[in-house]
Amino acid sequence: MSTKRVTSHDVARLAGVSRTTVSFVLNNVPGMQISEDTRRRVFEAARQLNYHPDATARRMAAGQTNVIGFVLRQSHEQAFADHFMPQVLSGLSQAASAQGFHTLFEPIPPGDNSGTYLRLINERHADGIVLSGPRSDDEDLLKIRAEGAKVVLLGQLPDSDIPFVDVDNVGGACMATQHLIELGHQRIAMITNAPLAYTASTARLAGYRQALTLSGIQSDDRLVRYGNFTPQSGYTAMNDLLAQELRPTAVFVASDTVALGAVQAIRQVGLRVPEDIALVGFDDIPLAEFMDPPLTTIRLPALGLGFGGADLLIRLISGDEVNLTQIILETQLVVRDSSGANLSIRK
Amino acid sequence: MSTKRVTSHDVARLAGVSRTTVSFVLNNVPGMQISEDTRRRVFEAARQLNYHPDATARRMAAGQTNVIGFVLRQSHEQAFADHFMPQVLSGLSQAASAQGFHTLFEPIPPGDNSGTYLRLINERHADGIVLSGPRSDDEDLLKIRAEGAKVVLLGQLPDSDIPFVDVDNVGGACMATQHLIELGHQRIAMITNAPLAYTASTARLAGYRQALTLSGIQSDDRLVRYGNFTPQSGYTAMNDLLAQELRPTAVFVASDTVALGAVQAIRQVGLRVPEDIALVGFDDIPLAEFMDPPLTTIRLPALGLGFGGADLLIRLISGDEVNLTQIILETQLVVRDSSGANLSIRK
DNA sequence: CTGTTAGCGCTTTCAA
DNA sequence: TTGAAAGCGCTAACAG
Repeated sequence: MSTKRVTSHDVARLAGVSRTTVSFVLNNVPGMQISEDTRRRVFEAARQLNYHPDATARRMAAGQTNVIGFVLRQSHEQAFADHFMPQVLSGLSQAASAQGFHTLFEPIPPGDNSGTYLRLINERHADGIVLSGPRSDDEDLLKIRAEGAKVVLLGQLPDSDIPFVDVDNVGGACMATQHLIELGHQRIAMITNAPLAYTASTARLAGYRQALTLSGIQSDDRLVRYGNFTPQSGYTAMNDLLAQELRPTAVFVASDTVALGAVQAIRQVGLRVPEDIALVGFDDIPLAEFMDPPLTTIRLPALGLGFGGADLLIRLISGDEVNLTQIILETQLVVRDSSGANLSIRK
Repeated sequence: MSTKRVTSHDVARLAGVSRTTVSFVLNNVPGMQISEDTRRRVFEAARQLNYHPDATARRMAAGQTNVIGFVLRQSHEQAFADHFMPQVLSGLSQAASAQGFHTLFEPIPPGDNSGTYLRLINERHADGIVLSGPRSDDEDLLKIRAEGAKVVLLGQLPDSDIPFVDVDNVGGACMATQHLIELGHQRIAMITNAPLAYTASTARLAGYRQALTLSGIQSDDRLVRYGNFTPQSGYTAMNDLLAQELRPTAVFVASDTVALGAVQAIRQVGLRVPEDIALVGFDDIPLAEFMDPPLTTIRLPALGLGFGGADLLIRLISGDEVNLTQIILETQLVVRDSSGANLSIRK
């Protein structure tokens, strides 16, 4: 602070070599035959002066920032509603730092279409971005792609060749529904996690229908309701379902958070989970395990999503030949009590 | 991508001025009298060429990165266990971007003492850091401070003059306990959020005792148990308390997550919340509202914590005269059903 | 009011 | 095996 910054020049002088040599030694540049003695002197001088190369200058010279941007296009509340995003972020930065990259965290205020994240690329703050919550009406995304920027999406955009990493929503929903079918249920309702404008929502609904079809069960739209991220929406939707003349014996709720409200609604009319109505959730939020009853649900590879996104992006940046740029990660069924699986065993 | 990068030189040429003028115009440097005509020509040229100043070069020349680092010293699981950190991060990046700063997200793998975050400063990746989860045995922290780096802590370090922003844990715990006292309870137990090695834990315990003392209630260590972040720990602790010869009539659990387990334990022995045992939590996690019963708890200014941290740091970086560098933010009592407040009214 | 010029600290080609 | 020198793109002190 008080003293001037130590530069490679200082190190060179102390070691009695040129700055070039310092750079070669400290960066361990391959193909350079430098005498053991020189090498040692350089290291010693650097240590002695407490020298640290200036990242900015290095970027300047290298023409690369070694930074990836993580752009959150969703509202923050929504993004972090389900404990999912922190894990994604964790995986992302893990993968990044493993490859010597840093992570710039860039949430976009909802409704901000002023191209905030374009600047990340245009002004070269980062070498590329991982974009969470892509929307098909995002003009910035098209623009940025057209300019050849490196972008990886977390989640899919229909009919697009943009590289992405996503979770297998269809497969997960199918697995959840099949689990209920295997337990003997025929009249299975579904509550979505969100309105169908969200692709994840559509995909989960598709998985539910797929499972029914595979088992020869007629899917019935009167058994489908739409959630909206919150427990309240689950409560409302479930009440609606319970008012049906022919009540479902099981329900697949495509979000644990929404399921929370659904369970409440079921209880309130004096029915029990899973004895009267079996329930499977989706997401495996940390609290799913501690709900009453503990929730059978679908676990998503959140860490893997972030890790995969960063990894893919960095390979794109590095110019590696990447053969697979659209990746879908498998989900996992976690059986607890709410589906009644343990109940059947007990009998 | 394909074509070479557009530089201020190109803009200057097209506008028929020098690079200096371009810089002055585009940065709107005060005190420069530039003709309206020139100004317009520069803007036009920049627009036409789709010019964007290179952040790296700019940093190089300015000697400042306009980046703050957010360093997470806790384990990720722990950091994000309670929905708190995402909000902090949100507030942080809001404050940062409002002042033209970007946020570098830097989680430290637990047990990593290799000075990973020292490099953030030493190599000038950032102008300063906000450090979450500081520990008194953190040598890197002392070192970095000694070198004059700008650091703001989220949370306190006893007997230190390092700038920090923290939540009023003592006040919050006191408020929670007083709420129970006001409802007529005398025999009030407490379960901490974590072992006492954590300063937040100690502070909350202190607040609990303070409230008792203020009301002339003898505090009794047999009524204090230690949680450990998880519902399980709350379950165990509560069971332990229930086994006492003289059962408490109320319990203050210094973490909503831990409270979840406590409620379970109470239910399991056939008692009701709040009729038999009143309960107040801490943190106001999003699910607190949807627990059964909805949890009375203490809300923390998570967004404000992050915002305040970034704001303070940036003022420190800018060299502003900052008179108050140790900030404590107020908490808020959120009354729901678990404390029995609404119950009393009903009667 | 505008242009010249000298850095910022590093990498890397080319020559010695 | 090592060194000299040319950038990277921008800012800002100083001249004009």
